[in-house]
Amino acid sequence: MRYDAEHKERTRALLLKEAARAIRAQGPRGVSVAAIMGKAGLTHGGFYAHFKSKDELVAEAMKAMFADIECKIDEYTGQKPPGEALAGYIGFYLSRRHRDDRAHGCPIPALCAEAPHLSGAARSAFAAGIEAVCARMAALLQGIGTPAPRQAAASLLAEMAGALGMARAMPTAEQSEFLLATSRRSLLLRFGLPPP
Amino acid sequence: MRYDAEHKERTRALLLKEAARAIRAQGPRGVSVAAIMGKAGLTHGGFYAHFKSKDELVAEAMKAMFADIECKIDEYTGQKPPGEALAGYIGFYLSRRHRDDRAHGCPIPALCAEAPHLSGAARSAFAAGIEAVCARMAALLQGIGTPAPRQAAASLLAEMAGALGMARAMPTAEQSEFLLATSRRSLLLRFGLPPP
DNA sequence: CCCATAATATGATGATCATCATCCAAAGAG
DNA sequence: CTCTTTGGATGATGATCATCATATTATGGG
Repeated sequence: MRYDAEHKERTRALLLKEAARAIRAQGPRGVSVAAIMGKAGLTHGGFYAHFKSKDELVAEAMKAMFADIECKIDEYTGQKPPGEALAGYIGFYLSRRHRDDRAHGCPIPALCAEAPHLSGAARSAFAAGIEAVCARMAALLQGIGTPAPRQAAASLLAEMAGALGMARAMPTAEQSEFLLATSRRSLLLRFGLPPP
Repeated sequence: MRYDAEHKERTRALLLKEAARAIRAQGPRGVSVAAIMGKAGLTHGGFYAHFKSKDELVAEAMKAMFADIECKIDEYTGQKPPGEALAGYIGFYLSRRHRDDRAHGCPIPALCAEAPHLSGAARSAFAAGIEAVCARMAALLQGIGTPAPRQAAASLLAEMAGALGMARAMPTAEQSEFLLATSRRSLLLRFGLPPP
């Protein structure tokens, strides 16, 4: 079946999108090559026409998900003044919506624990992604005059990722919501931002 | 082979210990029943004389690792005044030693992301463990007069777990150490504790 | 000294998985 | 209108895994 010129490219992009979703939702070890192909409407055999191995797919998907998230952060914080942007992003990050949507959310809490078991390329992409997100936070913090913005950004990201991860692990809505609300409040206060 | 009366019990305890180690180090999905049995010096078949299923093992191991960690926290913070105890524990939690020893460290950063994929019993044990650790932090915070100690404990634990998880994901020693040092400093400052 | 018992070992079963060799069909080149 | 190219399908292979039925064997009770 010879398709038009960009068909293969489109298929590859679709596979990456599905992989990025599935990997965040179920972890790299919870996702099979066949499952990804199935989600894209294809059968498992064709996979190796697009990727050398599952490891390569995971590494590429890692890049894709961070590219997507970085883009979303920029959109989200784009035109607003830095204080408002930061407060808004913290509010989103620690929201029920973000908690309940692992598949499209920040890869950091979703995949942090898997990092040591990833292939070299995937692990590098993950670390680079953390740095990139951290840099964006640092820029916003610098914009509101926080001293040592790089350090503050690391601390902020650590609490956000930790709180979201734990909130996702809690079985009852109250426990989960408590963790989200607590860190939301704590962070806004800590950085002198207006509570919503 | 008929052994003395407590032999089976001892074997079960050994299996749990090995499972608790391996699960923290490689995640529940990275560990096979046969591997655990092998570490205990047995072969895979006998497993089901001790546990109904792998899920049961994981759930029991989850309880065991939190019991162990809670005990360690109590030992660690036992006789000291609360300020010193808290500062010491933060220092340990965000140390290279803790970072490099997933197998015996806090289960929260090691297993948070796996929680949604765990069986009901294991997930409950995990959540209960988080609550227990959080309660100990709250008690120490209350001891140094922190207002809203429960909230403060949640925020503290979120940043510790998040920072440790990210530090474990960083490929270079500098990046990793930066995250540890930054959160260590930030937390000590935040709670009015003396820097080391 | 023997035998019943209980703790492991052996080996099988069926499932899932990554990977790959081979085949098929349709679209574009001539 | 034919032929070649190529994206994708089919099906196989070998590995790993959880689970379980059955065999083995050392020991303590008799």
